[in-house]
Amino acid sequence: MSENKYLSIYNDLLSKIEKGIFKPGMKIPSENQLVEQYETSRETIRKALNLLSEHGYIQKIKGKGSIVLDVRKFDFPISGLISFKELAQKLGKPSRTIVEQLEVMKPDDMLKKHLHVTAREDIWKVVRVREIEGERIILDKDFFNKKFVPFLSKDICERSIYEYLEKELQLKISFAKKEFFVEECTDEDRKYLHVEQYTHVVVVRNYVYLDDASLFQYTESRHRLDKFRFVDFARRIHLH
Amino acid sequence: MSENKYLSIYNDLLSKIEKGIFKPGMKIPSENQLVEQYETSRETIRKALNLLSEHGYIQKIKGKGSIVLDVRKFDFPISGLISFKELAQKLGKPSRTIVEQLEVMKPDDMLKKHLHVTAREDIWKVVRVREIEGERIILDKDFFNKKFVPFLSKDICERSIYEYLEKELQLKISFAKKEFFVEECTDEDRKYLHVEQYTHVVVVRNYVYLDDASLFQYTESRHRLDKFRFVDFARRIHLH
DNA sequence: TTGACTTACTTGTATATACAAGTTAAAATA
DNA sequence: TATTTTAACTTGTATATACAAGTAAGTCAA
Repeated sequence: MSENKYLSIYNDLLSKIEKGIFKPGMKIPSENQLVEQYETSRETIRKALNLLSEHGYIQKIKGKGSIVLDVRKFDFPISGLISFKELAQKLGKPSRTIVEQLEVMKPDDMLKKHLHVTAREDIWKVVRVREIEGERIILDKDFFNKKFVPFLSKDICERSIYEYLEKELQLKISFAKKEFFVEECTDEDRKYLHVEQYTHVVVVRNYVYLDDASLFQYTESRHRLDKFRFVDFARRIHLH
Repeated sequence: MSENKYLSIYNDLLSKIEKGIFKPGMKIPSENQLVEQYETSRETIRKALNLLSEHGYIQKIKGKGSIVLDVRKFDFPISGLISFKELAQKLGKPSRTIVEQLEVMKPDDMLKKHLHVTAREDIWKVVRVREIEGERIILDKDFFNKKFVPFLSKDICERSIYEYLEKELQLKISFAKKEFFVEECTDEDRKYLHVEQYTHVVVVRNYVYLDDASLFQYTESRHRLDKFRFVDFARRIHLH
């Protein structure tokens, strides 16, 4: 599947963890054993194992080996740069995307600040509602620099913009900064979402960057309070 | 400072970024130039650069070089495993910790589930309020397995438990899983915090693990809605 | 039996080399 | 002049080797 050796080994080990062939608490084969299994060098194995460790799938213990963790077992959404479609597929709940707005606009002051664009540049504005199990839970307001995304359609926005961007436009989405905070409901929230009795929403500001570090997307994702959940995995950095 | 070559190079480059010697948008020296500067091998330089990249400080671009990002510039708290003392020092706001409870207890059902302990084991319960700029903003309820932390005092809890655990007890805190969600205020919240008019709090469940993957701490951190903020940096995983 | 030592394993770090592949600018060519 | 080619850079991947350091279990001696 992968052209990279270490990435395909990462994938293979990951699928063995997810399928339960390697169970939480269990030791996976030692680096030298994996070298023989995959017929490669130890450094290549170590690259794959370090990726698994970074992502919270295993813990490497010096002198002992690597054991499978269970922190990734039941928890979604876990930290990462992932599209709603990918998330919905993992969650397995019936969900639907409703495109409420799709237009090209000039940036206002808010957008000039968040998307780092000038007044003359064109911006795609996409407003979508995510319906989960029949309830309108999330309001996604996406803004794309038209320089990077010349064309968009309602159909693309309903299916998956990321799939289109990566597969059709060959954009290399690389990293994102996310800011989480809580804000009072706006009229727009009440218009598009089932906010129920709640007075606040959880807001996730998403700044998404391409391979060459250019900012191409700003997203404001507004979640109904009671349905919001986020999981983060973090490693402590020791500098001694 | 560090015994590790690649970690000390990571530190050195990081401090140059934080001091503004390397500014956002700027290229840092190429790997080969750094090899000469630090008199080391390219693989060692690459380990340092890959760490900086993971943590959101630089973007490596094939064929071009590494450029400094600004996503880490103004934002705290950013994702990571960091103590309140470390956080408060970075934020620079006047803050104070008030120890409200400190006792040894037997686990109830909630704790047996969250801390993976049996009914017979002893648990440290520490309830602390974090006062920021004079307001009681955060309620931290920490639970430590007494097996790992035989002794605690009010003084330690006021200063920094982590500093005590790492420096005195030599515990190797390794990784954590954090769950974020929103919950209705409890009587306890209203007792200890200035919740004002808010009906909900942001809850952060923290599961903290040692080097050998043993769960030693469970923390419930309850934040006043309007003061909560969290920043996450994520890289997209491409598997092709 | 107890404790110290040895041995064989584990992962961690540092180095060297080779080649692939993307970028850029100078040089050669039409 | 305009275009193509080349050369010199950049980072990415894969391999090999050496040694350090932590773990665990068996061996040997007191």
